[in-house]
Amino acid sequence: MDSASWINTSLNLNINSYTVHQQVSKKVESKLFSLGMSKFHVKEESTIELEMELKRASAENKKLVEMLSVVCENYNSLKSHLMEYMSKNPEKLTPSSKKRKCESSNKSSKIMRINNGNSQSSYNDEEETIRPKISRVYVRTEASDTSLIVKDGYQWRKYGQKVTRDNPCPRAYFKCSFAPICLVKKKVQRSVDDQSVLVATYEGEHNHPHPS
DNA sequence: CGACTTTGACCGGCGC
DNA sequence: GCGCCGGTCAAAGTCG
Ligand SMILES: [Zn+2]
Repeated sequence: MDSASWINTSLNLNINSYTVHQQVSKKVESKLFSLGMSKFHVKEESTIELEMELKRASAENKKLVEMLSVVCENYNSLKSHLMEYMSKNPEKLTPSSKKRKCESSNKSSKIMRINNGNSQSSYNDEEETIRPKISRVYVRTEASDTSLIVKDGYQWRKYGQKVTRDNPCPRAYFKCSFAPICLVKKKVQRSVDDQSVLVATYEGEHNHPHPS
């Protein structure tokens, strides 16, 4: 019933945070496991309903993941264009908002900034503290592309690669080649549940123009 | 020769 | 204290 509102809520959830998808799916998975254990003892009608629900949820999840990756691609290309444009126009072009908060960078990267997974305004004050501006970017690549490389226009020097606990794919560590003038770092790793999606985590902001 | 990658060593934080 | 785990270093190798 009223599947539209259901779709809307899940959409909002996923747009708020990509990691919600993983957590929710894991929770649903574990719950279905626990329910599945008891299904042989109780009724089988409810299990069929649950399976259908799971099927629907899985299809919805997949669809949302694809939509999200499309949105991320659009965002990435748009951001690249914006960076290029800003590097060609070295003016700071801060219109009038000299007040703190709502600065220019916030507007350009609000969508994909997922650093603090806070749901529903944990604390009234938007803690714009000394956190080093971590942002995540999701890039869809070919499955045959085995090298963890995200072409974002900047030049990087790889300084490490590790296998992590809950992901068979290794994680690559990069520093900006302008180091130590520029201290930006990034980590690249394939997504756990969709290996055609690379997850790049950026830390810091470049203090030099876009070398493209 | 210089810049970059590879890859095991090393280190610090955290939980037991 | 010990071991696990994520992150970094740096020596050796590779490429142009
Ligand atoms: Zn940089």
